[in-house]
Order: sequence, then C-alpha cells, then structure tokens
Amino acid sequence: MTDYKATLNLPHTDFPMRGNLAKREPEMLARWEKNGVYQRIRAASAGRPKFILHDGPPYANGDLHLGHAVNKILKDIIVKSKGFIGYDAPYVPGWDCHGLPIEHKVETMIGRAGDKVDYKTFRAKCREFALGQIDNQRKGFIRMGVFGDWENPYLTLNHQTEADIIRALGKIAESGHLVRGFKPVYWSVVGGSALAEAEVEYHDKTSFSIDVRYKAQDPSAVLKAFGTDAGEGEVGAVIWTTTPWTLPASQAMSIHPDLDYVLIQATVNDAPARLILAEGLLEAATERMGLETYETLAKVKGDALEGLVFDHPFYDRNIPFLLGDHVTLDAGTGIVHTAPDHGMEDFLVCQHYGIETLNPLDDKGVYRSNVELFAGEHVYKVDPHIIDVCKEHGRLLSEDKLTHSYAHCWRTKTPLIYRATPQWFISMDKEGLRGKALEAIQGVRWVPGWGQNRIEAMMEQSPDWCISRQRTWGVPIAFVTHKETGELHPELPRIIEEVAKRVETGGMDAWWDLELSEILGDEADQYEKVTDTLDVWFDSGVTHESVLRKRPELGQYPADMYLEGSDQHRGWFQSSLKTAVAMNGSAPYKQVLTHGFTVDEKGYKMSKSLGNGIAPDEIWNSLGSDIMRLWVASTDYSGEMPMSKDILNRTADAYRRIRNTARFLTANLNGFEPARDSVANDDMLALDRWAVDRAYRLQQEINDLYDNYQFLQAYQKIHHFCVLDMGGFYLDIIKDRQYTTQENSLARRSCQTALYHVLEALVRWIAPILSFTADELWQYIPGERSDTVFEQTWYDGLTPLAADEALDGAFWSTVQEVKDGVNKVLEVARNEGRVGGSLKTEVTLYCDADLKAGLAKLGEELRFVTLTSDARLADLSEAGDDALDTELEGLKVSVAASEQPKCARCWHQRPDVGRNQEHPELCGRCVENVAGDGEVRHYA
RNA sequence: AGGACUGUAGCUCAGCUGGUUAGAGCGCACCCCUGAUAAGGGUGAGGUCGGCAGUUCAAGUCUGCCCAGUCCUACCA
Repeated sequence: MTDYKATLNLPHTDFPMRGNLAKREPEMLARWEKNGVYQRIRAASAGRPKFILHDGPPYANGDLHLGHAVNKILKDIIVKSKGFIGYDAPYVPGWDCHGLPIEHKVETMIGRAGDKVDYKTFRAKCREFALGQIDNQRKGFIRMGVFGDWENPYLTLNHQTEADIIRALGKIAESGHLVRGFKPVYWSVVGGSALAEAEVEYHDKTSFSIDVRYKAQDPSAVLKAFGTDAGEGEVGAVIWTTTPWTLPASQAMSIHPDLDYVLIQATVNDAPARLILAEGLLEAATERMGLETYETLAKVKGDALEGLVFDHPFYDRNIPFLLGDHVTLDAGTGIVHTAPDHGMEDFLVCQHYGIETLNPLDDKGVYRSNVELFAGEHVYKVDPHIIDVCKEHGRLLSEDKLTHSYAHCWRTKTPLIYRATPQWFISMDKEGLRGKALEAIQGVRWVPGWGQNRIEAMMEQSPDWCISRQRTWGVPIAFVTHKETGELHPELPRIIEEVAKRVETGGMDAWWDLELSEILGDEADQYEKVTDTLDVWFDSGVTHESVLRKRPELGQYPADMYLEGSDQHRGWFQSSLKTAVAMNGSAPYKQVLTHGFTVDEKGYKMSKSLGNGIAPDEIWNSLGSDIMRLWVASTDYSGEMPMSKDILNRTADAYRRIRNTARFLTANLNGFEPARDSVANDDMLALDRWAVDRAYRLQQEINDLYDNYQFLQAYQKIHHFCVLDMGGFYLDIIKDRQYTTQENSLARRSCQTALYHVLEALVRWIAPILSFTADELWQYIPGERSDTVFEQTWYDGLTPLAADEALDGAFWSTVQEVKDGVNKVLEVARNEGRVGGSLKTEVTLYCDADLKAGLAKLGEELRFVTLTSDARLADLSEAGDDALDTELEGLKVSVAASEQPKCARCWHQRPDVGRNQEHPELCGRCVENVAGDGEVRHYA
C-alpha cells in the first residue's frame, strides 16, 4: 500500500500545544523587559488620543493577595484593550507609602520614635521599609503580566510628591475649606499621645458605676412634655456612668427618639422626687438605686422630650436633652450623660446640636486650671472626689463598682481616655464643599451604576474630614500658627511654597529641621510649627494633583478613569473627589469603575482561619498568570468574585481550548507566506469568505465590549467563536480541503488566507487578557510583524461579506442547522451500531423546495460540509421510513454505511476509487490532486 | 444594628421594558475519530430560577418579608 500521507498538507507548527505557562511566562517577561515593551507601546501609540487610567495606589505593606491581582489585572486589561481600540493609554502605577501600618511594622523592628530612636532615623527606616515592600509587590505585579512604567512608579514618599502634597494642602487651605477644630481621639495619658484604633487593646478594668440625677430647670415644662401634673418633689433625669471623671465635661444628655421614657414618683434622700428614665430599664435601674417603692406617673416617647433643659450636677451649666440613635437599653437608664470631649458619639451628637468641646484635660490627664473644683487633679484619681461632690449636691442616686472590658494603650498597658484634641478639618459645608461634590458626582460615569448612589449617600452624610494625625510617618501639615491665637500665619501661600521647595530636595525632614526664623525672620518667635501629620488618605487623595497633572506622560485632569474595589467609595474615590472639588471645583475622574471582592466557591470571603484563600503566586507558579488573568476576565467583577481550585481548573480548560484553536490555525498556515500566497477576498471560496466575515462581525462586537469594560462578554464571545464557529464548524469542514488539495492551489490558499486573517484578528482579541499567550503566538504567525502584538491596534484586514453575496450569512446559518440535523441522525445510527465515523457513511437529505434549492448551490461540495462520503439531495416527499425528522423544518435525513471503496488518501468512500491504473487506491479527485492539475473547489 | 450589592443547571455566565416546554459554553456521561492526538468531532443527562407570601389572566423578570454571602459604617490603608 502506497503511503499517500506524504502527499497531504498536514498541519505543523512549533507553537506548543501545552502552555507550560509557569515556566514560559518568566521567559517572556525577560524578553519584554529586554526589548522594552512598555516603551515600544508608547512609541507605537504616540499621537493617538489619550486614555488615562489613573492608578489608585496600593498600600506599600504586605504580600500581594488575590484582591491586588484582580485590581491590577482589570486595569491592565483596560489599558491594553484601549491600546488596541486606538488610544494612547500610558499606565503609571503608584504606591501609598506613609501611614500607621508601616509605622507599626518599623516600631516592632527598631522601637518607638522619640523613645528608642530619634524621629529622623525612624522616618528613614520607614522609608526604607516601604521601598522594600514596594519592590516585593512590584515583582508580583510584573509577574502577572501587567504593563506599566514600573521603573518610574509614583510613590507618595517621593520628595517631589511629598512637596506637592503639601502644596495641595496649601491650595485647600487658601480656598477656605480648612478649619481648625476639636475631635475626641483615644488618648494615652501615660504616653501623652494620641492613639489610633489599631493601637487599642481591651482589658478588664474596675470602674466606679454611679447614677446621677440632673435637676430640671423648669419642672412645669417637663411635666407638660409628659402630659401630666401628677406627683410631687423635684423633677430630675437620671444618668448612669462608669466614668465619673467625664462629668466636669458633661454638656448634655442624650435620649433615643423612639424609646419610651417614664416619669416616676419615688423617694430620694427622704424627700419626694420625680425621676425620668427609660421604661425598658425601669426595673433594673430602680433596683440599683435602691428605690423600693415608686409609681409611674406618665410615659412618653423620647422625641417629645427634646430640648428640655436641666442643671449640671455641680456646675452652673445648662444641660439639654438631645436626641441620638446611639442610645440603647443595654445598660444604665436610657439617658446618656453626654460629654463631647470624651466620646465619639457624644461628640457627633453635640456637633449636630452645635455644642462645642471644653477641653478640660491637658496632655497628661490633669484638669486644667480653669476647671472648677478639680483643677490640678489627675483623671485616674479624681473619681472619688467627683462622687463626693455629687453626693454633697444631693445628686448621687447610686454608687457601685463594676468590672468591664475597657480600652487600654497597647504600649503602656494603661487605661485610655477619649480626649478632644485640636485637629485640622476639611469642612464639608463652610464653603459648600458637600454641595459641589454632589454636583460633581452627577457628571461622572459610574460603572456599575449603583456606585453613584453609594457615593452620593456617603457624601450627603459625610462629617467634616479630619486630616490631621498625631503620627510620625506622614507628610507634615506644614502650617505655622500663632502661639497665642492659634491662627494660621497670614502668609500661608508663601510659607507653603517655601516649605515645599525645601521638601522637594530634602524630603519631609526639611520641615522638621526648619527653623522658623529662616522663613519668618523677626516674627518667628511669635509662631510655632504644627507638628501633626496628614491622614494618609490625603496623600493618595491628591494624586490627581501630585501625579495626574504633574507627570508629563499623563498631564491630564481629570483622569478618564479611576478603578478600584467597592470599598474605595468610602476611601480613595471619596478622598480624591473631596480634594479635587476643594481645589478645582470638579471631579478628578470621568469614569469610576468598581469591582467586588474575591470569595471562595461558596461565596465566603477568603480568610486564614477558613483556609480557603488562594495566593496569586500559587497560581502563577502552577497554572500561570494567563490562567489568573482569564479568571479575572471571565468573572463578573461587579459583584463578588468566586475563586477556587475547581474554578481555576475550569478556567484552565477554557484556556486550552482557545490556545489549541490558535495552534490549529497556526499549524495550517504552515508554508503560507501572506505576502506571496494571500488570495484576494473576491477570489476566495464562499465558505472562507464567510469565516472572515464572522471574524469581522465579531471584532466589532469585541471592540465595543472591551470599550465598555464587558470583558466577561468579550471572553465568552471569543471562546464561543473558537468552539462553535471554528472548532465545531469551519475548521472541521476545511480540514479535508486543507490536507488533500494541492499545496499551492486556490482551494488551499483561499482557506489559508481565511485562517491567516482569523488568526491575525484572534491574537489581538485575546492579547488584553491572555497577554503571555498572545505574544507567544505572535511569534509563530507568518509575515512581517512588530516585536510584540501590543504595538498593534485591531486587525484591519477583515472583509465583510458583500451585500449581494449568493451564499450569505443566512445561507451558512442554514447549513449549520442542516449539519446539526445530519449529526443527530448520524448519532442515532451510530448508537444502533449501523455506522461509525461519518466518512464511512452516505447521507440523503430530504428537503422541502426552498431548502433543496439552497443546498443545491453547493453542488458536488455538499458532502464536504456534511463530512460524509456522499450527500444527496431529494424531495421531502420521497422520504422513506429510514429518514428521520430533524429540528430543521422541512428536512429529513437518512444515513447509510457507504458500500464504496475507501480512498487511501482522503479516506472518503467513493465509487471512482481504483479507476486510475497509476493510483489504484485513490479516488478521482485525489488522483487529480496527486498527479493532475489539482481539484477545483468553489464553495467549501 | 443600619446602608449598598449579590444569590438562574456541578462551574462561569445569558435571559430586554413581566407573556410560548428557562438558554449558552465548560464540566460530566456515552459514542466516534486516531492525518489538531496529554488534541478533535458528535449526542445526551443535568435547573422547585435562594426561600415564603403577594400583585397580575400571566413572574426568573414587579412588591414585601425572610435566609445566605460580600463591601461599607471602625479613620485602618
């Protein structure tokens, strides 16, 4: 038997079937770095319209987790796809470098600033630490295939950036949005410093527990509010507290608007007294106060009592009833003594009612000289004295001790107090920032749309933004204030600029080292430097100023897009918006895209304790970054993003399918030189023109999907194209023609031309997502081409079917339905054991008139579409019992095993096999292909 | 506890303004092929559309409640 295999044009390529990505990706990264892919893209896209995605800086601490990966990969897909769409889309990654977490890390390494090491050394160490973290994270981002200017990222710790942050602060101050105020913070009286929430530990502490009565100034008003005039004796409200030391700062009492409050008749100190407290705590409270007999006189909702005024237990001070949702029935009396100096909720309630703080305690926890009765006493020791004073005034209703969990300083292990301290705020309302911000929100495109509601709600409720921190590792609030008045120096802009210039060269230490006389001359001794640092949210919040405007390759305001996790509505989206509106009166972004968080396959968040987390390096070291990227693209980022080993494996399956489709296309371009062998579209066979048309149409869809950030849809379309249009139809059909026709025949070159066009398109479609694979594939496609696929835009060599095309899209759609019908009938026969492979069969298609006329257009080539050795057309009316219905109206199909001899070359079973003496094992067309002028094909 | 979002076959997703037996791909099962071969082709089985109640002639699609999950309310980035 002659070996005719050698006469076939079988596919061949060196593009490997298996990605082996974990090994190959690093090689590709090395090549990209060596050839400067990012710079090449910049050069290739120079002059195009810009699309600026401004990077939200991750915090420069900790190893990368999947959330980082999702964020950076989404950004990368956008940046790359915008490139293919035709934009110049530079990407400057950034890092957020200041702040408490780094400070903490460094503290554990070298000790506390101002204690074990001096501040300057401490800051230097923080800087060094942050840079180390950045290096680690950067390696990871690069490994994920994210393109950007990794050599020159923006860092909030760059001297230039620090200087610009200070300038931004100055701008905001100039515009009048900045106010100085007070705010309670956790304060360590032993350490003499403010603490962040993260530095608070909770330990048991024994405190005094007292009930105190506040006397109504106008009893009749209270009675009226209760709608009664019953009872006798003083009218008073009862509060309960475990912090008697806060009573000197007591300025109000809070009640809940929806709770029921009762007025009871009781006896206190042998005198009749009427007391107010919450009905829900009546029993517990009266028992605690030892009120054995009492009588309820009236009951009313809290909101009916708002504004009633009482006397302070021992000061001449008005104490009003305020309404607050924070009041509960957990303990006490349902009436909360309210000292804005010493509680966050107290502070907020009072702020709402316009009650300011008193600031009675100094840094060491000692009452200031202006505090009556207790001046000079220490907060830790004053409780008994205060209780005595209450008793003397007849205000004390109960006294006990209580052990409870209480906030302690993590360093000194001493109890903490809340203490109102002077702070700098960006006011939401002083200059109408809130209203302007809400207006700016309207002009932004929020993806998905609910992001707008979310940020609007936050902006509406947002309290003034406290931007000052009593920390070491942060950009200094470079203000100079008058020692007596606390007022900002009138020459603020000049001072800011003086400082900024120094910081540009010397870093933030320049501020701490600065002698005021250098910039203020003789008046220096009247002023002092503010020692607070900026909230790190301010650093990143003003990158629209310090980075977006400043970097020449960006140089644009506002950015086209900000893209972060949904938590950043509260974070960066908001801080950026506030600062931008304060400085420029507009939003810093045109579009905001939000993604959800990663969860496991059951929808639970990833956590160490559940052990359900998957680290990015696990993925890129096993399956490869492209699989991780494909997972990102194939997951709906608008909600939770489930991830598991199983999901990853599914993703890898899909990857292989796309890769193998590309590989098959490549393999069939073996020997094809596009410049030499391409066939003009008009000369191509009908089916080949159809394939190119499919790609043409799909490319338009894909362009729009990428352009609108619908990566999931783009991925699915690409995948379906590979599976359905190509694998299940086109490629299956053209194999015969590819393999059997003459190498340089029109039949084959037409097909190769189509495959080439499809491949050129496909490699670009997948590039934003499967960056490694696309660029690997790029090297195997014939023809002259750029160094990387990323220097390209979408392939422009695709041609749609002509409007007057005889075999149009609808025709081929019908052919696919016919093929489905044949397959079903074939499968029936196969299951009955009557037939095996489709080439061993002959089919008869019984068609109605329309269908028959249509299919007749394919003439003798119908069998190549059905993949059978013979395919005959017949009238539907001729169908016998062996013809089975199909899902296509007007089509019945019968199948029979072919009786004809098998051609040794093309494996079709044809009656003309053996007619040629020279090639007795071949069918007619194979003889023609092997020894003649070659078979002619018209359609398929 | 409040605010926002999510919940359609084992997995990833479609299901427009409510209207025929809820779709696709993957996976799975079975079959074919062995000239894409650690590939390829075909057929098929899988869903009380988170649950309950309601509006409606009609609900996956509207309303309410409930359940589960995620993010934010903690100044922590």
